[in-house]
Amino acid sequence: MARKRFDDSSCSVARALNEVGDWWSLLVVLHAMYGTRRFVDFQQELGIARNILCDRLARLVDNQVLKKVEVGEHGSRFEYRLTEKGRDLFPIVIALRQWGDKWNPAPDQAPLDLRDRETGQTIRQVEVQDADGNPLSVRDVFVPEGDGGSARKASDSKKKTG
Amino acid sequence: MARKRFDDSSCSVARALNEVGDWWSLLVVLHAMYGTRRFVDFQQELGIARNILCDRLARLVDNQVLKKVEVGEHGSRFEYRLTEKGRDLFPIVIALRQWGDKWNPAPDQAPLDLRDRETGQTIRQVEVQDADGNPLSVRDVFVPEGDGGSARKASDSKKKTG
DNA sequence: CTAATCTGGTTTCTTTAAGCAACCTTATTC
DNA sequence: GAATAAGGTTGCTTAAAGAAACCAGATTAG
Repeated sequence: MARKRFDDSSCSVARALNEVGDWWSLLVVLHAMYGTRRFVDFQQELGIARNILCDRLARLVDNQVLKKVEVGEHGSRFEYRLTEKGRDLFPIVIALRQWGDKWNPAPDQAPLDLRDRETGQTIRQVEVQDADGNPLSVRDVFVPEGDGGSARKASDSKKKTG
Repeated sequence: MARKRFDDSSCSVARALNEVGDWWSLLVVLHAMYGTRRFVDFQQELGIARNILCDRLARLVDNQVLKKVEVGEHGSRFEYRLTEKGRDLFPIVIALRQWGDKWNPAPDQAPLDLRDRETGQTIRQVEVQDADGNPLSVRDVFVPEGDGGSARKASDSKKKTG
């Protein structure tokens, strides 16, 4: 596809997408969160081509989203485990799942019911919140002037070409 | 790239990624949240190829993430605006941004400081929360048995091949 | 000890999509 | 009525995704 590289982009979303923004990476991370750790298991569960899986796993390891550990049992067995950086993708994956469930529900499938292990209660919708925990929409936020980056004002100030 | 289609996937993350999981779509949505609405503005801000931008915009409109409105000024001018479904990607975009800022900070750029328009206070980290608003990690959640889909148990139960 | 098998890949080939640049159409401005 | 702008479309090139075959080290079966 002749992808554009975002490594040096001043936008942290672009940099994030550079690491996990392709079709497979987030699905690999998702399955890793579900407990998958082995090459063959990823391959079978995802139905991904082996060479692509190789590439994605290597890249995720490079980017320290996963770590590759030699599982001592015998010798040449490996496991891919989430790092803290990888586990930190949890809200993103869950937010994506909730969005998918809300806007593209599968007719035959109940939306994922993820529950708190302690209380057994269903988790909340992932949302952007103010300091007090109240939900914020895109209209409710702004970027203070002098913000050092690619962001202009949120939901405001279309860069008029003139 | 011969991408695999996920439309019919039983996984809602896969279905979500099918709509906004490519390199550009989420960046288009991000810029739309920043206020960009015009073809040329997207093109210049993103540095995306025009044909790809066309394709992405059309797809996002098809998927009802954006709507294309004829802006009456003169006649053949259009604006691409977020729908509710599109605005609903806000937590995902913000979570991605926070993740990028945390794990791949730009040396010369301060992390995005997004603030509540009312109070002026910085927003929270986007997180998965239990019913009471307490943060949950991937280890703190589970999927009740009988969940109707692709999910096995979160952070548990590696499908032993046997 | 050799053959079959499992795991974790690598290689080759084909298909498809991304990137680039040129072009095109409708309107507007000069 | 020429130049410019918006919003595309077309064609070509390049690079990545997919499929499938092959491969090497370790394990188990006989």
